[in-house]
Amino acid sequence: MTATTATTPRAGQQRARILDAAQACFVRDGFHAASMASIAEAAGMSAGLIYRYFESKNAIILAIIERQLRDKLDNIAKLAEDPDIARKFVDFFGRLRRGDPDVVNPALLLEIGAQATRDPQIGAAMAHSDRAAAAALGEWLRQITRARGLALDDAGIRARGLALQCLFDGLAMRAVKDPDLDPALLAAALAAVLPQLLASDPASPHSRETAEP
Amino acid sequence: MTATTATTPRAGQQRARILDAAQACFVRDGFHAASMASIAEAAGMSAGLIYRYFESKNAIILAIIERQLRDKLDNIAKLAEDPDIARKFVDFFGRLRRGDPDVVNPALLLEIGAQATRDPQIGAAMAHSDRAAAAALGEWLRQITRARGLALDDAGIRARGLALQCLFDGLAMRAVKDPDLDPALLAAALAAVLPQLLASDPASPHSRETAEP
Amino acid sequence: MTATTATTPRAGQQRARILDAAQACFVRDGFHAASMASIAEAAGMSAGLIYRYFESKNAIILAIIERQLRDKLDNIAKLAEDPDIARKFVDFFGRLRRGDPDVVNPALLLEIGAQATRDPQIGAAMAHSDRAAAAALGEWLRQITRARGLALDDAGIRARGLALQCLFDGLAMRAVKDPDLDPALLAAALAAVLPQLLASDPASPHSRETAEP
Amino acid sequence: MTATTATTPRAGQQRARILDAAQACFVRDGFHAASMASIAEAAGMSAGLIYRYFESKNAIILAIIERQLRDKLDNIAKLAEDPDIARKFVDFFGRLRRGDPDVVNPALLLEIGAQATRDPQIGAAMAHSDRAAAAALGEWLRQITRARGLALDDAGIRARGLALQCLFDGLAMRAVKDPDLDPALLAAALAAVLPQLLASDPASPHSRETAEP
DNA sequence: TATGAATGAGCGTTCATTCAT
DNA sequence: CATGAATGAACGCTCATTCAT
Repeated sequence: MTATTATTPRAGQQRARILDAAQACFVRDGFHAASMASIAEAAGMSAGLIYRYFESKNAIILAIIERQLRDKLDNIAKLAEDPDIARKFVDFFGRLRRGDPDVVNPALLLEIGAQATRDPQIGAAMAHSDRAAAAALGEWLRQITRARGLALDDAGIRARGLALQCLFDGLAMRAVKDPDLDPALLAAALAAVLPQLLASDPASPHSRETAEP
Repeated sequence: MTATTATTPRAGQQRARILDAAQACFVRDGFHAASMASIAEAAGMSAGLIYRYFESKNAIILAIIERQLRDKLDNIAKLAEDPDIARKFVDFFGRLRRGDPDVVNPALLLEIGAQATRDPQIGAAMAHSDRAAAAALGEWLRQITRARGLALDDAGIRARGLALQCLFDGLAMRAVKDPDLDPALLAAALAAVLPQLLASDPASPHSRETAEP
Repeated sequence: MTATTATTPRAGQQRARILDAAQACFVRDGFHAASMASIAEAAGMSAGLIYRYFESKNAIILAIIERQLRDKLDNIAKLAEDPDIARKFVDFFGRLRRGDPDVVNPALLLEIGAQATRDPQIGAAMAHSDRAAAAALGEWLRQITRARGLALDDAGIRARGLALQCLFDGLAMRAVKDPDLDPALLAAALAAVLPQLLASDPASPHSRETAEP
Repeated sequence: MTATTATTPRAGQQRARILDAAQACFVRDGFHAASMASIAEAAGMSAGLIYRYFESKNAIILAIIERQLRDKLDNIAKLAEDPDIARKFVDFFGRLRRGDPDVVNPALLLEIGAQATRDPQIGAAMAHSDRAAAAALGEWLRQITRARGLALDDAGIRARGLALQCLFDGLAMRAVKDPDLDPALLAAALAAVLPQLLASDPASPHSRETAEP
């Protein structure tokens, strides 16, 4: 009880140390297969000590999940300040390949998604994060499309936001399936979808093709 | 040893029964949390008997993974026969919500992706499946774009294929995050991306926007 | 679940084996200090196997408690068939000193009493056993006193039953405090209380002494 | 080493504080289940500090046990000054039900008895306390029976003393089994045994009944 | 072929105890 | 004198796997 609410600087540092170690273990082994002993070893402390700072292994998993979802939301928020999202994704792949620990880990994101279908608490956290992401993306889309002289109603914004979210999440899976993806190819792929999504008129002739099989 | 290579009809049936049971357990509990006992119970047999047909739990996981990847590949192959992929995805969501057991399970797909980063064997299987999917998609893209009067070089095909794969995988994550997604909204989102991807000229003015921030 | 309800002969034997081993460990170490490993060793099996027959250590403790309380109740029931309860108690001490495993263990009885104040389930089991014992003792008292020409109302029966129960329970504590108690001394002590309790008129002059300090 | 022998006033107060806290925890949780952390919290100090005043948790248990046995002995000594022991017991039940912390706790007494069969040190302490109690009771019995004109030899004194001890200890178990016992019923039960024990001639006709089944 | 009893290693967790501060 | 961070050895329990029947 006091464990999770301790707020001394020391406690905060220890909690951070544990979370960093846990994240490394979770990335390497998965939530379930990572043992408290391995986390303790990675954190350079005894297993028992972890319980002074976290109630249970599950609490650590949840903290990691919340941190990852928060980081992901931050990334989306930062898109608003920099409209060149294609370059953002290319950069993301580069940092991931270099093993940058601060990057949101795609394997973890996938596992979180899988767990969200089983653990209601995780599911709620993910749903909440997702709604926030959708709102942020929608607001950004409204601004950028208006700036480009495109008038979209709410439904149009939601549809394009959804498409963008699918694209983003799909890139996480891509990072897992092919971490050495050629940056130029990725850039080309993004160039093939993003422009229309951000600017073209959905009422143009092309857009009706799928509706006329 | 010979267990996994037994080829009598009986053995094949048993293996299928076990795999069906295992898949249900894996979807419900995850690879790690599903116990051999629960799989045996779901398969209506004793735990010991499973070892006559599979060397280990890991072998079952691998078989399930291969089956899921094969099913996914089949789905992609079927796209070639029916160009209305948007409707395919809407249908997919509908079947998923109705609990159709034959549909490729998104939660499993995510977990497979996560495991692929840890287990080289799974990683290889996934990479192989992914390359095959890319090839199939590429061939289909080449045909459909040519039919629409669009001449794309190899790089263009690869780029659009990659974009499509991201979109497909992103829909799996979407199914997990929001299984009750409004079909109309999904259709609109797909209508906003697919047409250009399948027909528009990548050299059009719009497509160069992201390259000129 | 099925563990506690398995009813094959084999399962019954195993359960009995575990209970016997557990009882020996509980007598030697106490409920809490006895480890599952020690019980397993005493039962000649692995610790994990115990869980096929009992849901938890607590379930074993409860089973032992219920068995002890049942045995104790049986002992009281047998008193009714043999009015020489003094000799019964002397015999009890003799068997206890000889280490007879079938005798209700006094140390265990004391620990059960202590636990009954903490665990509601144990408390309920003990209260139930105690009420049954009081009823049996009361019925026996009614018969024996009537046979001796003593007419006692309900209150009188209850009072003497209560006194008897205190005496019995006190003998358990005595067995713990002084297991080598001289049988002759015990017999004399019982001879000093039992006769009046079972036959004398409570309205006799002597009986009012404590009421007139 | 010197920890347990420190004799400054401060040290004495601290030790008392720890013992009071420990007793409350032991009553609530039992010797084994009470943790040093909970004792420290109840005592309003850190867990580490306790080790300045007691060598180990076991030393605390032993101190508590000795204190309880000493208190119990005091109670018996006080009987000598007030012959109305029946009222004493009724009072005891009343105080127990009101949660008076100064009363010897019956649950603790039972647990001490159980531990006495396992730990030789506790067994010795209990045996010593028991012998002292028997001696005090014997002396008191000698006086009270003589005052009532009853000449008892040593064997007679010992026998009645033993009977009394059983009765007392049985009341501890009674307090545990039925803490809400009706005071009137208890008084009646005591009235049914005590008078004969304290005054009647053991050679009277009734006393030979159990010897002639 | 099929069972399910049995094992043993490992899991998450607790806690008496120590010690640097 | 006093703290509470830290340890390490247990603990109760689970489960993939084996094997006699």
